[in-house]
Amino acid sequence: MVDLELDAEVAELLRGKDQRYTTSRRRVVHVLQSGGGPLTMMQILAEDDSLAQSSVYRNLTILEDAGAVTRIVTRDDFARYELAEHLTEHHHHLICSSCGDVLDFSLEAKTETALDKALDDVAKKLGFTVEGHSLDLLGVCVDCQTA
Amino acid sequence: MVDLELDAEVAELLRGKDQRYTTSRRRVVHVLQSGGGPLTMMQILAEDDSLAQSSVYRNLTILEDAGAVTRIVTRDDFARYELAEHLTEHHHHLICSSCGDVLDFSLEAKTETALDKALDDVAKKLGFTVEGHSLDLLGVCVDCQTA
DNA sequence: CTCAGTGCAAAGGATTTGCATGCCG
DNA sequence: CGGCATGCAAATCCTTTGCACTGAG
Repeated sequence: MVDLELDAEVAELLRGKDQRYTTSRRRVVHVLQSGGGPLTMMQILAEDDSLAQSSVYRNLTILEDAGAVTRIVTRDDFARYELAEHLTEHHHHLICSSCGDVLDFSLEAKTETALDKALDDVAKKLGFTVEGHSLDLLGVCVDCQTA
Repeated sequence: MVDLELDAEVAELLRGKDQRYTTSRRRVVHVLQSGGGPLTMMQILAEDDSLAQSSVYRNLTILEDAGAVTRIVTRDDFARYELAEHLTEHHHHLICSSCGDVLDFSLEAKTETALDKALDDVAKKLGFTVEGHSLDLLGVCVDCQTA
Protein backbone atom coordinates (compact mmCIF):
# COMPACT_ATOMS: atom_id res chain seq x y z
CA MET A 1 0.00 0.00 0.00
CA VAL A 2 1.48 3.34 -1.01
CA ASP A 3 1.58 6.26 1.36
CA LEU A 4 -1.37 8.11 -0.07
CA GLU A 5 -3.74 5.18 0.16
CA LEU A 6 -2.48 4.38 3.60
CA ASP A 7 -2.96 7.92 4.86
CA ALA A 8 -6.44 8.09 3.43
CA GLU A 9 -7.33 4.79 5.04
CA VAL A 10 -5.98 5.77 8.43
CA ALA A 11 -7.63 9.17 8.25
CA GLU A 12 -10.91 7.44 7.58
CA LEU A 13 -10.47 5.07 10.52
CA LEU A 14 -9.69 7.97 12.82
CA ARG A 15 -12.66 9.99 11.61
CA GLY A 16 -14.83 7.07 12.58
CA LYS A 17 -13.67 7.63 16.16
CA ASP A 18 -13.93 11.43 15.92
CA GLN A 19 -10.19 11.75 15.92
CA ARG A 20 -8.02 13.86 13.69
CA TYR A 21 -5.13 12.61 11.62
CA THR A 22 -2.61 15.02 13.02
CA THR A 23 0.95 15.57 11.94
CA SER A 24 2.48 13.53 14.71
CA ARG A 25 0.04 10.69 14.19
CA ARG A 26 0.95 10.69 10.54
CA ARG A 27 4.61 10.57 11.48
CA VAL A 28 4.06 7.59 13.73
CA VAL A 29 2.15 5.75 11.01
CA HIS A 30 4.90 6.37 8.50
CA VAL A 31 7.58 5.15 10.88
CA LEU A 32 5.59 1.97 11.42
CA GLN A 33 5.10 1.53 7.71
CA SER A 34 8.79 1.57 6.98
CA GLY A 35 9.66 -0.71 9.87
CA GLY A 36 9.82 -4.15 8.26
CA GLY A 37 8.36 -5.53 11.45
CA PRO A 38 6.71 -4.36 14.66
CA LEU A 39 8.61 -1.60 16.44
CA THR A 40 9.21 -0.79 20.07
CA MET A 41 8.65 2.63 21.54
CA MET A 42 12.39 3.14 21.62
CA GLN A 43 12.71 2.28 17.96
CA ILE A 44 9.89 4.62 17.01
CA LEU A 45 11.32 7.52 18.98
CA ALA A 46 14.79 6.89 17.57
CA GLU A 47 13.38 6.97 14.06
CA ASP A 48 11.82 10.40 14.41
CA ASP A 49 13.02 12.60 17.22
CA SER A 50 10.35 15.21 16.73
CA LEU A 51 8.08 12.84 18.60
CA ALA A 52 7.46 13.06 22.32
CA GLN A 53 7.24 9.78 24.19
CA SER A 54 3.96 10.36 25.98
CA SER A 55 2.28 11.62 22.84
CA VAL A 56 3.42 8.59 20.89
CA TYR A 57 2.02 6.31 23.56
CA ARG A 58 -1.24 8.22 23.50
CA ASN A 59 -1.42 8.27 19.73
CA LEU A 60 -0.65 4.59 19.43
CA THR A 61 -3.48 3.86 21.84
CA ILE A 62 -5.83 5.97 19.76
CA LEU A 63 -4.63 4.40 16.52
CA GLU A 64 -5.08 0.96 18.02
CA ASP A 65 -8.56 1.90 19.16
CA ALA A 66 -9.38 3.06 15.65
CA GLY A 67 -8.12 -0.25 14.27
CA ALA A 68 -5.13 1.19 12.41
CA VAL A 69 -2.42 -0.20 14.66
CA THR A 70 -1.89 -3.44 16.54
CA ARG A 71 0.04 -3.74 19.74
CA ILE A 72 1.93 -6.95 20.34
CA VAL A 73 4.10 -8.22 23.14
CA THR A 74 6.84 -10.77 22.66
CA ARG A 75 9.42 -12.10 25.08
CA ASP A 76 11.08 -8.93 26.26
CA ASP A 77 9.62 -6.15 28.32
CA PHE A 78 8.82 -3.79 25.48
CA ALA A 79 5.52 -3.69 23.66
CA ARG A 80 5.77 -3.48 19.88
CA TYR A 81 3.48 -1.79 17.42
CA GLU A 82 2.66 -2.46 13.78
CA LEU A 83 0.09 -1.35 11.25
CA ALA A 84 -3.13 -3.32 11.46
CA GLU A 85 -3.35 -6.34 9.25
CA HIS A 86 -5.94 -4.93 6.86
CA LEU A 87 -3.56 -2.05 6.12
CA THR A 88 -0.75 -4.38 5.23
CA GLU A 89 -0.66 -8.04 4.20
CA HIS A 90 -1.37 -11.00 6.40
CA HIS A 91 1.99 -12.02 7.81
CA HIS A 92 3.71 -13.67 10.74
CA HIS A 93 6.62 -12.84 12.98
CA LEU A 94 10.09 -14.10 13.29
CA ILE A 95 11.38 -13.35 16.77
CA CYS A 96 15.08 -13.39 17.45
CA SER A 97 15.71 -14.97 20.83
CA SER A 98 19.08 -13.30 20.99
CA CYS A 99 18.47 -9.62 20.24
CA GLY A 100 14.69 -9.63 20.62
CA ASP A 101 14.05 -7.99 17.29
CA VAL A 102 10.99 -8.99 15.30
CA LEU A 103 10.75 -9.37 11.52
CA ASP A 104 7.80 -10.07 9.25
CA PHE A 105 7.43 -13.10 7.02
CA SER A 106 4.67 -14.75 5.03
CA LEU A 107 3.62 -18.26 4.21
CA GLU A 108 2.60 -19.51 0.79
CA ALA A 109 -1.11 -19.02 0.22
CA LYS A 110 -1.63 -22.76 0.05
CA THR A 111 -0.07 -23.35 3.46
CA GLU A 112 -1.91 -20.45 4.98
CA THR A 113 -5.24 -21.73 3.73
CA ALA A 114 -4.60 -25.21 5.09
CA LEU A 115 -3.68 -23.74 8.43
CA ASP A 116 -6.83 -21.63 8.53
CA LYS A 117 -8.95 -24.65 7.86
CA ALA A 118 -7.26 -26.70 10.57
CA LEU A 119 -7.74 -23.90 13.08
CA ASP A 120 -11.38 -23.45 12.15
CA ASP A 121 -11.97 -27.12 12.77
CA VAL A 122 -10.38 -26.97 16.20
CA ALA A 123 -12.27 -23.84 17.14
CA LYS A 124 -15.57 -25.31 16.07
CA LYS A 125 -14.94 -28.33 18.24
CA LEU A 126 -14.24 -26.14 21.26
CA GLY A 127 -17.09 -23.73 20.67
CA PHE A 128 -14.78 -20.80 20.05
CA THR A 129 -15.51 -17.86 17.81
CA VAL A 130 -12.33 -17.24 15.85
CA GLU A 131 -11.15 -13.69 15.36
CA GLY A 132 -7.72 -14.38 13.98
CA HIS A 133 -4.48 -16.19 14.57
CA SER A 134 -0.87 -15.37 15.07
CA LEU A 135 2.09 -17.51 14.28
CA ASP A 136 5.52 -16.73 15.63
CA LEU A 137 8.73 -18.40 14.65
CA LEU A 138 11.34 -18.30 17.38
CA GLY A 139 14.97 -18.48 16.42
CA VAL A 140 18.20 -16.63 15.89
CA CYS A 141 18.37 -13.98 13.21
CA VAL A 142 21.13 -13.61 10.65
CA ASP A 143 22.75 -10.69 12.42
CA CYS A 144 22.98 -12.54 15.72
CA GLN A 145 24.39 -15.67 14.15
CA THR A 146 27.33 -13.92 12.57
CA ALA A 147 27.90 -11.79 15.64
CA MET B 1 3.18 -37.13 32.53
CA VAL B 2 2.41 -38.25 36.07
CA ASP B 3 3.58 -36.32 39.08
CA LEU B 4 6.49 -38.53 39.96
CA GLU B 5 8.06 -38.42 36.53
CA LEU B 6 7.48 -34.70 36.34
CA ASP B 7 9.08 -34.06 39.71
CA ALA B 8 12.06 -36.18 38.84
CA GLU B 9 12.48 -34.39 35.54
CA VAL B 10 12.24 -30.94 37.09
CA ALA B 11 14.57 -31.89 39.90
CA GLU B 12 17.07 -33.01 37.30
CA LEU B 13 16.79 -29.76 35.37
CA LEU B 14 17.30 -27.74 38.52
CA ARG B 15 20.27 -29.80 39.58
CA GLY B 16 21.84 -28.93 36.26
CA LYS B 17 21.76 -25.30 37.35
CA ASP B 18 22.87 -26.05 40.90
CA GLN B 19 19.43 -25.31 42.21
CA ARG B 20 17.36 -27.26 44.69
CA TYR B 21 13.86 -28.51 44.10
CA THR B 22 12.40 -26.95 47.21
CA THR B 23 8.94 -27.33 48.59
CA SER B 24 7.63 -24.07 47.23
CA ARG B 25 9.14 -24.72 43.81
CA ARG B 26 7.41 -28.07 43.79
CA ARG B 27 4.15 -26.38 44.70
CA VAL B 28 4.48 -23.93 41.86
CA VAL B 29 5.19 -26.73 39.38
CA HIS B 30 2.14 -28.65 40.52
CA VAL B 31 -0.10 -25.64 40.24
CA LEU B 32 1.12 -25.11 36.69
CA GLN B 33 0.61 -28.76 35.86
CA SER B 34 -3.03 -28.70 36.82
CA GLY B 35 -3.70 -25.42 35.05
CA GLY B 36 -5.08 -26.51 31.68
CA GLY B 37 -3.25 -23.55 30.19
CA PRO B 38 -0.68 -20.94 31.13
CA LEU B 39 -1.39 -19.16 34.40
CA THR B 40 -0.89 -15.60 35.59
CA MET B 41 0.81 -14.75 38.84
CA MET B 42 -2.58 -13.93 40.31
CA GLN B 43 -3.95 -17.32 39.32
CA ILE B 44 -0.96 -19.13 40.76
CA LEU B 45 -1.15 -17.29 44.06
CA ALA B 46 -4.90 -17.86 44.26
CA GLU B 47 -4.37 -21.58 43.72
CA ASP B 48 -2.01 -21.99 46.64
CA ASP B 49 -1.93 -19.30 49.29
CA SER B 50 1.07 -20.70 51.05
CA LEU B 51 3.10 -19.04 48.31
CA ALA B 52 4.62 -15.58 48.61
CA GLN B 53 4.48 -13.39 45.55
CA SER B 54 8.13 -12.43 45.36
CA SER B 55 9.29 -15.99 45.90
CA VAL B 56 7.02 -17.25 43.17
CA TYR B 57 8.42 -14.66 40.78
CA ARG B 58 11.93 -15.64 41.77
CA ASN B 59 11.22 -19.33 41.51
CA LEU B 60 9.54 -19.00 38.15
CA THR B 61 12.58 -17.18 36.87
CA ILE B 62 14.82 -19.95 38.13
CA LEU B 63 12.55 -22.63 36.70
CA GLU B 64 12.50 -20.83 33.38
CA ASP B 65 16.25 -20.59 33.45
CA ALA B 66 16.49 -24.30 34.09
CA GLY B 67 14.18 -24.96 31.15
CA ALA B 68 11.28 -26.31 33.19
CA VAL B 69 8.92 -23.38 32.73
CA THR B 70 8.09 -21.04 29.88
CA ARG B 71 6.97 -17.49 30.33
CA ILE B 72 4.56 -16.10 27.79
CA VAL B 73 2.89 -12.75 27.33
CA THR B 74 -0.43 -12.28 25.57
CA ARG B 75 -2.55 -9.21 25.12
CA ASP B 76 -3.13 -8.14 28.70
CA ASP B 77 -0.59 -6.83 31.14
CA PHE B 78 0.04 -10.06 33.01
CA ALA B 79 2.72 -12.55 32.09
CA ARG B 80 1.65 -16.19 32.10
CA TYR B 81 3.66 -19.27 32.95
CA GLU B 82 3.38 -22.87 31.83
CA LEU B 83 5.46 -26.01 32.04
CA ALA B 84 8.08 -26.22 29.32
CA GLU B 85 7.04 -28.02 26.20
CA HIS B 86 9.25 -31.07 26.72
CA LEU B 87 7.52 -31.67 30.05
CA THR B 88 4.10 -31.66 28.47
CA GLU B 89 2.95 -32.13 24.89
CA HIS B 90 3.45 -29.75 22.02
CA HIS B 91 0.37 -27.56 21.97
CA HIS B 92 -0.93 -24.13 21.06
CA HIS B 93 -2.96 -21.46 22.76
CA LEU B 94 -6.45 -20.24 22.42
CA ILE B 95 -6.63 -16.71 23.77
CA CYS B 96 -9.98 -15.24 24.70
CA SER B 97 -10.12 -11.63 23.63
CA SER B 98 -12.89 -10.98 26.10
CA CYS B 99 -11.67 -12.37 29.43
CA GLY B 100 -8.02 -12.79 28.51
CA ASP B 101 -7.85 -16.37 29.66
CA VAL B 102 -5.67 -18.82 27.75
CA LEU B 103 -6.44 -22.48 27.01
CA ASP B 104 -4.35 -25.18 25.41
CA PHE B 105 -5.21 -27.00 22.22
CA SER B 106 -3.44 -29.29 19.76
CA LEU B 107 -3.42 -29.80 16.04
CA GLU B 108 -3.56 -33.14 14.29
CA ALA B 109 -0.09 -34.57 13.79
CA LYS B 110 -0.44 -34.31 10.04
CA THR B 111 -1.23 -30.60 10.16
CA GLU B 112 1.50 -29.94 12.64
CA THR B 113 4.07 -31.68 10.46
CA ALA B 114 3.05 -29.75 7.38
CA LEU B 115 3.31 -26.52 9.32
CA ASP B 116 6.76 -27.41 10.61
CA LYS B 117 7.97 -28.08 7.12
CA ALA B 118 6.59 -24.81 5.77
CA LEU B 119 8.24 -22.89 8.59
CA ASP B 120 11.55 -24.64 8.06
CA ASP B 121 11.48 -23.64 4.43
CA VAL B 122 10.85 -20.01 5.27
CA ALA B 123 13.55 -19.95 7.92
CA LYS B 124 16.09 -21.50 5.61
CA LYS B 125 15.38 -18.85 3.04
CA LEU B 126 15.90 -16.09 5.59
CA GLY B 127 18.97 -17.61 7.18
CA PHE B 128 17.28 -18.13 10.51
CA THR B 129 18.05 -20.86 12.97
CA VAL B 130 14.69 -22.16 14.17
CA GLU B 131 14.23 -22.89 17.84
CA GLY B 132 10.48 -23.37 17.88
CA HIS B 133 7.18 -21.84 16.97
CA SER B 134 4.06 -20.68 18.68
CA LEU B 135 0.60 -20.51 17.25
CA ASP B 136 -2.15 -18.58 18.96
CA LEU B 137 -5.77 -18.59 18.05
CA LEU B 138 -7.52 -15.41 19.04
CA GLY B 139 -11.25 -15.52 19.67
CA VAL B 140 -14.03 -15.62 22.21
CA CYS B 141 -14.25 -18.55 24.58
CA VAL B 142 -17.40 -20.48 25.36
CA ASP B 143 -17.86 -18.84 28.74
CA CYS B 144 -17.69 -15.33 27.32
CA GLN B 145 -20.09 -16.10 24.49
CA THR B 146 -22.87 -17.22 26.77
CA ALA B 147 -22.23 -14.42 29.23
C1' DC C 1 -11.88 31.92 20.52
C1' DT C 2 -12.44 26.97 21.50
C1' DC C 3 -11.13 22.63 22.18
C1' DA C 4 -8.52 18.63 20.79
C1' DG C 5 -3.68 17.53 20.73
C1' DT C 6 0.90 18.03 22.81
C1' DG C 7 4.82 17.79 26.13
C1' DC C 8 6.59 17.78 30.60
C1' DA C 9 6.77 15.75 34.90
C1' DA C 10 4.70 13.01 38.26
C1' DA C 11 1.93 8.76 39.22
C1' DG C 12 0.70 3.86 38.44
C1' DG C 13 1.35 -1.09 38.37
C1' DA C 14 3.57 -5.50 37.33
C1' DT C 15 7.91 -7.23 38.38
C1' DT C 16 12.54 -7.17 40.70
C1' DT C 17 15.76 -6.57 44.37
C1' DG C 18 17.98 -5.62 49.31
C1' DC C 19 18.15 -7.42 53.53
C1' DA C 20 17.19 -9.97 57.72
C1' DT C 21 15.43 -14.47 58.96
C1' DG C 22 14.61 -19.47 58.55
C1' DC C 23 15.69 -23.94 57.03
C1' DC C 24 17.95 -27.71 54.34
C1' DG C 25 22.08 -30.27 53.81
C1' DC D 1 27.05 -24.57 61.44
C1' DG D 2 27.01 -22.36 56.40
C1' DG D 3 24.70 -20.90 52.72
C1' DC D 4 20.78 -20.96 49.85
C1' DA D 5 15.76 -20.00 49.89
C1' DT D 6 12.15 -17.13 51.71
C1' DG D 7 9.19 -13.04 52.71
C1' DC D 8 8.60 -8.42 53.51
C1' DA D 9 9.05 -3.93 51.87
C1' DA D 10 11.26 -0.73 49.05
C1' DA D 11 12.99 0.14 44.38
C1' DT D 12 12.66 -0.35 39.21
C1' DC D 13 11.09 0.52 34.74
C1' DC D 14 7.68 0.62 31.08
C1' DT D 15 3.57 2.89 30.57
C1' DT D 16 -0.23 6.05 31.82
C1' DT D 17 -2.11 10.32 33.54
C1' DG D 18 -2.67 15.41 35.30
C1' DC D 19 -2.18 19.75 33.84
C1' DA D 20 -0.98 23.86 31.45
C1' DC D 21 0.22 25.22 26.80
C1' DT D 22 -0.18 25.33 21.73
C1' DG D 23 -2.21 25.29 17.34
C1' DA D 24 -5.77 24.06 13.92
C1' DG D 25 -10.44 25.33 12.47
